[in-house]
Amino acid sequence: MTEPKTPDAAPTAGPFKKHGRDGKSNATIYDIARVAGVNASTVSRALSKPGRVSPKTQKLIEDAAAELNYQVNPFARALPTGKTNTFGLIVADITNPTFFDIIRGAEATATDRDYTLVLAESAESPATELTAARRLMATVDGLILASPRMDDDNIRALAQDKPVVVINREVEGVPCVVPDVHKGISEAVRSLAAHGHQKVAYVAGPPESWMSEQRWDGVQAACDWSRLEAVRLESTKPTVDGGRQVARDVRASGATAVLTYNDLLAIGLMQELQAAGITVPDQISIVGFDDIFGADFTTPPLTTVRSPLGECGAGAATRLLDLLHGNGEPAGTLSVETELVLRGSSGRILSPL
Amino acid sequence: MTEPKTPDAAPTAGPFKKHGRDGKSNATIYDIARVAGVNASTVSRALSKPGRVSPKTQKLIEDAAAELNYQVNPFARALPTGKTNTFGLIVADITNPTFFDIIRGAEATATDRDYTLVLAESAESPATELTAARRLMATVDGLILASPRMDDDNIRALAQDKPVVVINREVEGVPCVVPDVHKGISEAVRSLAAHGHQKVAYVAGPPESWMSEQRWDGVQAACDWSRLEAVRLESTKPTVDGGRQVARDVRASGATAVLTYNDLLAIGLMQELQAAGITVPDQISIVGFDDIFGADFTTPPLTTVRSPLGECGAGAATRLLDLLHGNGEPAGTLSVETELVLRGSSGRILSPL
DNA sequence: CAATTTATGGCAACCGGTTGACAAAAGCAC
DNA sequence: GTGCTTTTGTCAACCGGTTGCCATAAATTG
Repeated sequence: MTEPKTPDAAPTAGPFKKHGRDGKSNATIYDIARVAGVNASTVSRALSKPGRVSPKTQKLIEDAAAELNYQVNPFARALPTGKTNTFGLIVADITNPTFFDIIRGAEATATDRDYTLVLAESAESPATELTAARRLMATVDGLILASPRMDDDNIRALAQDKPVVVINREVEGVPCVVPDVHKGISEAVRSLAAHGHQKVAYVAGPPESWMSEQRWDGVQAACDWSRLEAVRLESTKPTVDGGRQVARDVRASGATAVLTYNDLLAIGLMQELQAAGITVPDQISIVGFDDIFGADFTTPPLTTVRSPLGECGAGAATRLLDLLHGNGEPAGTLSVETELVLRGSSGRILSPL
Repeated sequence: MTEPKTPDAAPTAGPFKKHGRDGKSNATIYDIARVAGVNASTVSRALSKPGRVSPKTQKLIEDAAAELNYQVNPFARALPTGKTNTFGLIVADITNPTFFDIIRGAEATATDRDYTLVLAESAESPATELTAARRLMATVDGLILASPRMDDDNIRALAQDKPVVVINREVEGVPCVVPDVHKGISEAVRSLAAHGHQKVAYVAGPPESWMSEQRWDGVQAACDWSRLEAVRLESTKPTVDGGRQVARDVRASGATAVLTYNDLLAIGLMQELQAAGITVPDQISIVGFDDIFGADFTTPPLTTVRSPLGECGAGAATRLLDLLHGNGEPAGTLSVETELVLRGSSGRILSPL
């Protein structure tokens, strides 16, 4: 007999039963093939290539699959194809509310199109970001970089490997999704001009931030157009704390209205000014950027130039998926509109400083 | 000549060069084996099982790997082992700031221990949550459920398949990480009592929320102890908007202090009361839960019972990873401490309603 | 009805690792 | 040098799908 000599042939299950792996271990296409009386490759075809098998075998197989409660093993599928139905999103800081809506937009689009989102954070470090990107690259079909901190060449290098879409920055040769600051800033500055302001300060963000420069350019252009004076102030970091710290420069600048690189700076600035007894907007107007979560919690609620961040996330995901499916431009920038959200922190000067 | 007759014999690359697949396609253990002059399985062992091969072959292989810039193919590894070095995190609502710190805590722990975090959202729907969980289960080694909405049995069923850790809820037989509300609530209620309040309202969260009941229980117990009267009010949804809507019930209740299920409700409630001309905290005290991002943006800044959410996320991830590596209790609850964060929205009643 | 095209299913190789079984080599005592 | 144990590397089977190629059955055509 060819019976192999296995002494205690019994299923040597350990004393503790671990997870899974028991009887109800997942069904494979081979199980389906057996039940349906066809070859495994036919099952594979029935389940992926529509129309490749006859309707009646199709049904046979589908029934068997349903009965066995079959679901594909993503790894087995990924191994030969290289496709994982997954894409990565890297953000600089998960706790920065700017990214919340981006994440949500991307996540919604992913789920909607049957992809899974993998999230990573760079902790604001270019090196960490690159490491995370490389790591993710191995397991995803494509990558979205939101406000990346690494330099253009690294981004292009990644993009050569797999599709990459960048949010909040323009990189030559790589598809990007960027809010067009022009409209929102124009509205903001015109509103300030209409309320009689004559000197406007811009509090800049981090020097590496491409977007900060965009905004400064926009502010200058809009002030020019409205014949206002624009001055630029620097911040130490783009957070609430950074906003507090820049308050004295703001007061010293003589400006009656301030636009800040982002809402966090605006909120910190407002807190510090109010703590010093200054009334917003009666003595100074403050306008932020992004319209993040919580921008309307303040008193007065913050006037801000909204970037449609959810749209950015969704747009980037859509572009990425189009790219993955062979549609869509290989590069070029998708522009989304910004708009002024007029709340209570800006208005007419009633009692000058 | 055997030269095939290809008119424009050039490497028929399209006008655009596609991603990857070029020369630098990834090295495999077989390439390493060839370079190092050993068998592929030896390479595999050298790279995973430490000590299984001799130091000198080890070095040979490592050098070859470094030279070829090798990195494992996660799918090829996952196929036979079933291990992916990945775990999933499902949250009810990505835009709810309560989850931000949880996500961050879990992400940090994951990265730290060389795992990748996969994020999914349930949009507050038990059905979506279950679908997402099932989907993730196929590709991850374990799962963290933050404030799950599905019922206990479903959670236990999932936990039978792979390790699952639950945050913000206690499920019998499944490891959980839960903030212990007792200390924080006691502090809050004692503070209110000390300021002369006698009737306290609790604005509850969603009926499915286990945590909302915990908090209500805690409030009742603490009020009992301090001999205050406690009344319960219901909210429509646990958001800023829900907080606005419950304002009239709060006024009608006759309570001079309110604790809300979460900070969002507290913020909405405060906004609505202030809009009605009521002064906080002079006419009514408000205390939230969680200490989310933005809780201190309000005027007055919100007093709240802080849950260490980052710690919850990190703790859950740690437990999960321990479980995956065979350490740690299979079940039981890990409790983390809550504390009162006293800010401006609570205090003594100066001008009763 | 034979000839030919087309639709359909099967075979087997492959993706890139892991792992149990085993044999060759090395170490060691006597 | 012989016999025995321990290291170390190789062989080959496997994980669960995908896919090119081929044979056969069915459909179409003359």
